[in-house]
Formats: sequence, C-alpha cells, structure tokens
Amino acid sequence: MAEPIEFKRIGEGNLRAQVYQQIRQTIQRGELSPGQKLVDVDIAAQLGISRMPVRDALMQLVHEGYLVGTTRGFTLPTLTATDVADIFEVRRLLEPRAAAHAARTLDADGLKTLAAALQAAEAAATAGDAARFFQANSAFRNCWLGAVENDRLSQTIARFADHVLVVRLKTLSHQPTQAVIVAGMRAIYEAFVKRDAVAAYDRMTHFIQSAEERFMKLSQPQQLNDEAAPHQGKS
Amino acid sequence: MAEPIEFKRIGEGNLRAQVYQQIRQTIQRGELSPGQKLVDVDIAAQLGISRMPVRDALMQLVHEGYLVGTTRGFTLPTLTATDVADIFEVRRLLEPRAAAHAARTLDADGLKTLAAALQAAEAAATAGDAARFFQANSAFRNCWLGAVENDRLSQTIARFADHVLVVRLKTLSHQPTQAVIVAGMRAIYEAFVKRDAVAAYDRMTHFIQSAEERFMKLSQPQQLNDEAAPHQGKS
DNA sequence: CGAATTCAAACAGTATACACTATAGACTTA
DNA sequence: TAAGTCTATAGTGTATACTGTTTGAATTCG
Repeated sequence: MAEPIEFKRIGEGNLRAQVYQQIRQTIQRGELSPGQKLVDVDIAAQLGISRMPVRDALMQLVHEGYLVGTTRGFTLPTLTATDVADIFEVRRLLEPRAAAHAARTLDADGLKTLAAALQAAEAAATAGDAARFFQANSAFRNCWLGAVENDRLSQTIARFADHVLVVRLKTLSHQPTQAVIVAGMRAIYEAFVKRDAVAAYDRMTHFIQSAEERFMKLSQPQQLNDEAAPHQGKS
Repeated sequence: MAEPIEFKRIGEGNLRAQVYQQIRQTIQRGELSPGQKLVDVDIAAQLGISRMPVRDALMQLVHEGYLVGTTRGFTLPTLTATDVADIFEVRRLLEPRAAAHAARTLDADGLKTLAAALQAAEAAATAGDAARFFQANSAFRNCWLGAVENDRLSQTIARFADHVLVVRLKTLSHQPTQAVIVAGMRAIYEAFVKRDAVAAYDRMTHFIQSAEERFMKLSQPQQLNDEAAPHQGKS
C-alpha cells in the first residue's frame, strides 16, 4: 500500500517544523485512517528530503500523543474508553477557566471569526456534512483559544482536544450530536459577545460535559475495546 | 568552560531515553546553573556516543519546556513573572483535583513514602539544608502523583511543577517559606491518611495559592525582569 | 492440514559527515 | 573610548550510511 496521502512542505522555519505542521494538520483533519502507517523514509522520499527532519517531526508527534511509534512505522493511537475519560477530565478542569479568560480578551475580529465558524457549523450540521462540521468546530475552538493569554493553558487544551477529536470523528458525524454541539457553541459564543466571563465558564463546563456524555453513550455499543488494547507505545 | 557536570548513562531502553532521563534529572535537581550551556556534541563525547541521541533528548526537553534552544547550545529558560503566574494558574486548576484522586487511591506503601518525604522535608527545613529540602519536596509530589490513575493529568502537573521548581530554587531556600511549605505538606499528608478527598482538594488549593504568593512576594525586589526577556525559544 | 522454525525484508536506532547560520569578539573608525 | 562593522567559529540543521531488531511470510515437520 503506497501513501494515499499527499504531503507537501508548508510554512515557516526549518524542515522539521514544516513537516511537523504538515503531518499534524493531516491528523487534525482526520485524513489519516486508523490502520494507516506512517514511515519516515517514505514521507522523506515524497518530500524530497532526508529522513532526519521527518523522523524528528514524527517523534515529536509521538511525544505529544498524536501518534504512537511501533517497530514498524507510526500509527494513530487507539484510545480506550478510559483514555478518553482521562482526557475529558483534564479538559473539564481547564477549558471553563480558559473560556472565562477569552470572554475578557476576545476582540471584535475574534468575535467575527467565531460567528463565521458558528454559522459554518450550523450549515454543515443541517447539510449533514461531517467534514465541514469537523472543521468549523476546530476553527471555533482555535479562535477563542487564541485569545487566551496564558499560552501554556491554551496549548495544553488544544493538545488534549485534538486527541479526542481524532476519535470523535464518528461521534461528530451523528446528526443529533451535531445539534447538541452547535447549541453549546452558540451558548458559549453569546457569552463571549456579552463579555460575560461567568456565563462563559458555566456554559463551557456544560458543553464539555455534554460532549463527553454524547461520546460515551454513542461509543458504548462498539465497546471501543477498553482492556483489550492497553496503553501502547514502545521503548 | 568545560562541562562541570558529569553525565553518565542510566536506566532502560535506547540511548535517547537514557540521555533524556539523565539530563532531566540534572535539571530537576537544580544542578544546572542558569547561564550553563548544554551542547549536544560535548555531552555525546562525554558519554562516548554520537550526537543524534543526545540531540533528540535535548529537543524533547526543549519541547517539554525544560530547556530552550538557542543558536549556541541549550540553556535553562528564563521565566518571567508572567510565565510563572501562567504555570501556577494551570497548577491551581489541576492539582486539587489530582490530590482528591490520590486521597482515594494511595495505598499503605505510598503513605509510608509520603511520611518519609515529609519527615525529610522537616529535617531539612530545620537544618537549613536547601538541597535536601528541594529533594524531599519533589519526592513528596512524585509519590502522590504516582497514585493518580489519570496519567495525562499527573504528567501534565509534573511537567509544570518542574518548570517552576527550577526557578523556585532561591525561594525554597528561604527559611520562613520552607516552614509554610512544610505546613502545607503536612496538612495534605493528613488528608491523604484520612482518605479525605475533599480535604485533600481544599488543602492542595490552599497550598498552591500560598506557594505562589510566597514566590511572587520574594521575587518582587529582584523584579525577575518581566517585559525585558520575552518568551524565548527559536525557530 | 496445522504448528513450529527459519529467513529475509522492513524499519527504527545510531553514527558520521557536511552545510549553513547566527553570534561573540576582534577590528576599525569617529 | 564608544559605536559600528566584519569575520572566524561554534553549534545547529540536514544528509547519508550502517546496524540491530522485530515481524510477517515461507517452509518444513508433525
């Protein structure tokens, strides 16, 4: 199986950073199927560069939890139900506070971007376009997270949100769930517009909670094989 | 200036992991002076291995925030007052909850280890032995964090706590501050012994708060040059 | 026909070599 | 003597080559 994914170098800085950005975007967009295998030498050949920068990028992604390294290439991690619950716990602790910050610091530009993302999400939900919904969801989050002045806080949130997002691809394709998500986004957006930090805090709390419940409910039938596949990761 | 620090390979796994552990321990113990410069090729020569594993380890540490990469070697990051405040904000959000978990899950062995660490801290405080106090403090934290079942939560905490610990070397050498810290540790320890999750939560909240206040108060005179040295980090 | 054993390909880990760039410090000049 | 400029060098970034280990598949044996 050859690489079905087209990698091309993007953006700034050294090769490692470019490759890192590229692969991370690919993962964030859900363009990497769970069984898919990433091999440094293949990607390097495709980009016309040597293994080392690609390898560095892949290892960084492994360390951030975006990938797991096996003895034969790198693949997406298979999160157990416990893993997802753990991630949601951290998000529950961090995101409400971050949202409260954003309510204070979001400027007019940011609010406009949020409004656009919200509209896109609504349109995608009614049209049943999972990919667009996915993307609008990420855009919304990235926008308000960008307004959070505590970079460590926002980056930690972004990382963990990305991890579950990969798994949530199926959940987010579910129409009723999309409706719940959109409602939550709108509630949060309105708190932002009113610059109401308390409301933003509360609504974000509720949002995360309902997102988790939705996920757990929907993934129960398929079992998401908990104890079957323990943590993973080598060395 | 040659390397005043002796690196030797330790522990398990591949060379990168060994070197990583070694350097991280060195940093955690405060054995790296702020101006100190780490150069991959030097460390590699000292260990009798090639640059690559050392380089990988250093880059990982940079990515985790333990070091910053400059064009001439790697050094400790110089945290501004804002940086420290940001880190403490995240810790305030995460640690109380984690402590509540630990109150449930700590076993007899863990409690014994905590008691030992607490005693060591008290002894070091009365003796005025900053290094031992430092170490006992870390041992205490690592122990209860180890009992937290949510690995992502505990690892995130450990990382951020380490970051400020490096800066807090001076603060923790201050006798009155040591007394405050020891009192907080004892209060938390007692909550653990009673398996009182609520008390653990509350006391950890108070502990973090007082630690932050202590730090901010003590570092005010030296200014800790805020706007002077912005974020740092290259590429 | 199924299970154990062997073998070779695949891929990560490590080593070495070269290229490129940013800085420290010398050197110049006012 | 202080400010600007220039250059040698230190040290990262990237490339290539080699090594070791895992694993999947072929092959043999029960």
